[in-house]
Amino acid sequence: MKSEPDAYSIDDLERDQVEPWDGIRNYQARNFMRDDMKIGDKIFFYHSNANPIAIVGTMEVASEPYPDPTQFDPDNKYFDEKSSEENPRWQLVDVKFIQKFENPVTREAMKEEPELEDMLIFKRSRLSITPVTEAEWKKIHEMAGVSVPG
DNA sequence: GCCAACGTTGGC
DNA sequence: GCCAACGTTGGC
Repeated sequence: MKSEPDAYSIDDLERDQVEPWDGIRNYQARNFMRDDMKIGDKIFFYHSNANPIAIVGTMEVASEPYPDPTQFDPDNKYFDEKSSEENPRWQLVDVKFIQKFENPVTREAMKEEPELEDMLIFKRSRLSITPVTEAEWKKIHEMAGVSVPG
């Protein structure tokens, strides 16, 4: 899952521990949260529009999907006038901090690994949530120099 | 239902 | 800051 660190970083999540992943306004990304995520599923935290651009740690799904409250708040930048409490358009999950990598795995380094060349993050440039395979999960932990949790 | 115009994301 | 990619909107 991508986030711009200026908006919300891995350090923010370490401080908050659990956070609703709000503001997703792309149907495909929403569908991943709504349909494919289960409590306990593991997630990479990716810093986009950052220096360096990198996977900076991990987190896990900490709730069932539920309506993103920001869509109902007219003062919120993510307000959606076409959505309603009766028929909410946007769903999210809570995420829970697992760890921050001491050595973030940069996009640059990931691009150099043939094992990672099929990652959707390289193929779907503007999608902020993309699935990751078990092999990619392990490889990136290896590159970060940490053991795979669990 | 097509598609041009427009807006946003995000790497570079 | 530029701009490619691409999702969304709205006129027809």
